[in-house]
Amino acid sequence: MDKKTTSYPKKYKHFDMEQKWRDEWDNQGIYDWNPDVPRENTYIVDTPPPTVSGSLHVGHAYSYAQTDVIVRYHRMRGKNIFYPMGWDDNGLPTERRVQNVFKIRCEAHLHYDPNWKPERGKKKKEVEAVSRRNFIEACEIITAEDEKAFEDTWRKLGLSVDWSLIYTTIGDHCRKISQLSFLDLVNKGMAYNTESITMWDTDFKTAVSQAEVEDRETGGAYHDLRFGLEDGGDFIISTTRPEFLAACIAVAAHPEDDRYKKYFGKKAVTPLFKAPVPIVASEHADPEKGSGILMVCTFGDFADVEWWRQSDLPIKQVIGLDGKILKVTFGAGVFESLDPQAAQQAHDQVAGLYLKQARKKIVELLSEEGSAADGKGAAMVGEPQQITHPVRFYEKGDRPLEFIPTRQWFIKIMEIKEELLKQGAKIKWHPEFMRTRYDHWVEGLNQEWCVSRQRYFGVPLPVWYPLSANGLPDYEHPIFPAKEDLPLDPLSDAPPGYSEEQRDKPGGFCGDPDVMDTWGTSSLTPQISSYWGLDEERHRQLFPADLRPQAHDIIRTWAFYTIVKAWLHDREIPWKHAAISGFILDPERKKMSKSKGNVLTPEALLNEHSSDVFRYWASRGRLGVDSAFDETLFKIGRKLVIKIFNAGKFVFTQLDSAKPLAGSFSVEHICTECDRAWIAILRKTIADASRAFEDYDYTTALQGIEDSFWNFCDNYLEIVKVKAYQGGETAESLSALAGLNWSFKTFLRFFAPFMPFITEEIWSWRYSDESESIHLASWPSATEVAQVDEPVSDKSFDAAKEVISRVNGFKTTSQVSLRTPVIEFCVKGVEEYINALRGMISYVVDAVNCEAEPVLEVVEALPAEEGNFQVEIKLGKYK
RNA sequence: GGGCGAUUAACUCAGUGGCUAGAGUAUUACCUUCACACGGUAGGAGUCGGAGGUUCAAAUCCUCUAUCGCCCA
Repeated sequence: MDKKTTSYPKKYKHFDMEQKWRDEWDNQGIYDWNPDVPRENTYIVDTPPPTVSGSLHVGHAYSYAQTDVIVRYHRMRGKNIFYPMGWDDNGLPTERRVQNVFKIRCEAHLHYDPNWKPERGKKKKEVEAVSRRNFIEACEIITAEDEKAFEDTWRKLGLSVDWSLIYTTIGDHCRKISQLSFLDLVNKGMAYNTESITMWDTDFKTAVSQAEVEDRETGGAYHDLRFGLEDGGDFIISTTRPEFLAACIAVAAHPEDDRYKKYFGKKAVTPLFKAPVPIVASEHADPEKGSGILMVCTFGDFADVEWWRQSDLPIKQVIGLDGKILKVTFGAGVFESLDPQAAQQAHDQVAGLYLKQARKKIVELLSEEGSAADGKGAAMVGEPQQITHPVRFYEKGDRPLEFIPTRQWFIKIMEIKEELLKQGAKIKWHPEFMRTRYDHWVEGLNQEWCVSRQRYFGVPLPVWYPLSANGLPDYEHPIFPAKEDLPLDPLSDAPPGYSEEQRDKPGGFCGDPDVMDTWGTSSLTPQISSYWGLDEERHRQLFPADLRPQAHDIIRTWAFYTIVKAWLHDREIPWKHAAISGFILDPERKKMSKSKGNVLTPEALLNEHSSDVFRYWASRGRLGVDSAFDETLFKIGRKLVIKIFNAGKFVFTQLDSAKPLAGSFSVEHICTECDRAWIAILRKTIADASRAFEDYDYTTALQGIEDSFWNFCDNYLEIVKVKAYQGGETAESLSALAGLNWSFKTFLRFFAPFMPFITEEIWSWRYSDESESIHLASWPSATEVAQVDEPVSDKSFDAAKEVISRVNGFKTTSQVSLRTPVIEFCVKGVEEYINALRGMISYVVDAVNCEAEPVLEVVEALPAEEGNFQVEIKLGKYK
């Protein structure tokens, strides 16, 4: 590293200086994890792998900077740091981006074309269908580019990660761990496949899980439909989904509802399709809502699913996986009708339509004369009543989710809710109240974890199914690979005991075409780093981790699933601490989002303000607190960095010019009341900042350090300046220089986790002999000044400050320069304060440029408005 | 509708039972002092969202209420 220097740059310029240290740290490998250090001396971070699709958000950089501050503190506390980085590149965000960039779409049945290359800049109309393998290759091209850009940003930010510990969630290692995890859960009886009603996105054509669902207020309308009774008469049902009429399997009213009690046990007849359906009593029916009687369908909403599960009624499936109405035959199977011909004629007009169009058409048909159940008049009563109501969407989707029976793989979580709550309680959450969000999510779970997705760019489920003699898969007897064969793709690898020729042949096998939920991999980030299942010794050394940093919006996903996996695999918590960062909101306190166009990216801020200043800004944000983006904080950070730079130059210049001990100052030289008083203040700063850091409260630590540093610059430095100028020739002067030296070295180390570049730069000017990098130096400790005595009075430093401030105030209101000499100086106060001032008075005399002999006078009491001292001075003339 | 959090100076925020509620920014006046004008010194500025209550004592604890944000249904 740089040799020590005694010539200092005039101005602080961040750009070249920061780049120099980035390169230097890389070359020296100072952030490398040492596998030989035992667990108790190692600090392990389960770093969030950012989703590499597009660009980073300022909130990412904010939160990662906060993590790095915590990590750097622990490194300086002597911990061996395990701080990896990962890229979450598998999953839908990448697929979408690839589709847009290359204008391609994946069709799994196509054959791989080894000569195909993706092209950019194609027009929207030129969308090309490609094979799954070609599609994945295109994904890999994009993610490689994004990952490079992300890494550059992280390096610019100064994250002290060990870049040799990098992983990608689609990479071989992660696929292997994810597939191993899946097999382990199968072995433990916690993963199973079944045909089940699943939430389904008709655009992406995939199942989704509870964690990926969000409710959106959506416009809709109540349609009042006249239903018939088998033995004559009718009643009105209000429904928001008339397009499900053909799927109606029952109508239900509340058991206590007097309007409908008389109908229970009888049969209703649906309009248009003339299907007889039972009228049943159900607690689910809300008498206050609509007409109080509702239709139960296959499946209009979650209540329908619940209701159907508790009944023995049939499924009348009318929606296909693509969101279009299926063709069905009335008068056959479950699709009973009193008038099959009319029903068929009606349904044929909506079959093949998307749900939205189908609704329009059905409403038209229901408005026609003769559509009522009894054939007399129209079924539709009045006009639709417009409403808005919450509708379930896939968080990345644009159309409402449907409940469709499909075969999926599930992980059992409903039966371990109690255990998951207990695990959550073992983890220390920062801030504490974030655990409540986790608890509520666990308590509110209502489905098993559907882990299979009908997508392409993900980790394949390592499963095959035997095919019967007539070519049907036997889902009850899936075939699993041996652990040694992982990772694998069942669509290109053959199962044990079969050959590739038997693929998709009767009596042969077929591969499961699905991939895992992206959380299937992300839930394993601690195990990915610890090589769970592959290297038991390493796993024991690196699991559980110390820290999980993440934002609060993914407590229900990432944190939750990680806790699930750690419990199911190891009966362990995945990490000891969860640090939950807040969001950066725009200046109007609105969440930043692409659709609002108020998203900031970190690159421009880093370039404009420097990485140190950006990190200062991030460090001012407390965990768990959302904060409005405020540019003035950058200004404060910049001011602080420049102050450190200038204070460093000043202190070092004094040390350099000191005789006869130039360059070697020891805390043993600290012997005056003034310096002891100051050291006492720093001892308290060390204790407070360390305590705050131990509690993951880096913001409070920074605040205390910063306040103390400005106190150092504005007061200690000013007070001892004149003694320092004496070049160490007196004991007082030597004490002052030793005090300055240790104090400043302490502040550099204090600031190092927050502002690693400027502190490293200044450290290199003088202290590189002690530690080649400040980031490997030890965190300040009071034991370093154990031999410095306590001051005689704990009030002396503040007493001096107060008297100097009085004199300065007098000079300011007199509108004269602060250098104006004081020619008469008398300070009055009660005994305790005057005594506190005695040891400081020669410093005070220097600081206020007093040319007279000071007079200290003990009095019984002071007027209340005077504070601790009454100061009487006379000013001379400033030349 | 439920949960969690926030509401303190013009702005951004500290302050979880105890001196006269703090800081920075902005603002005002002054000082071109040999580290720093990207500076220094001093000052002005708040009935702590509102209403009740507990207490010798409330920004802080309790109840109700308003507004905002996030999460969930």
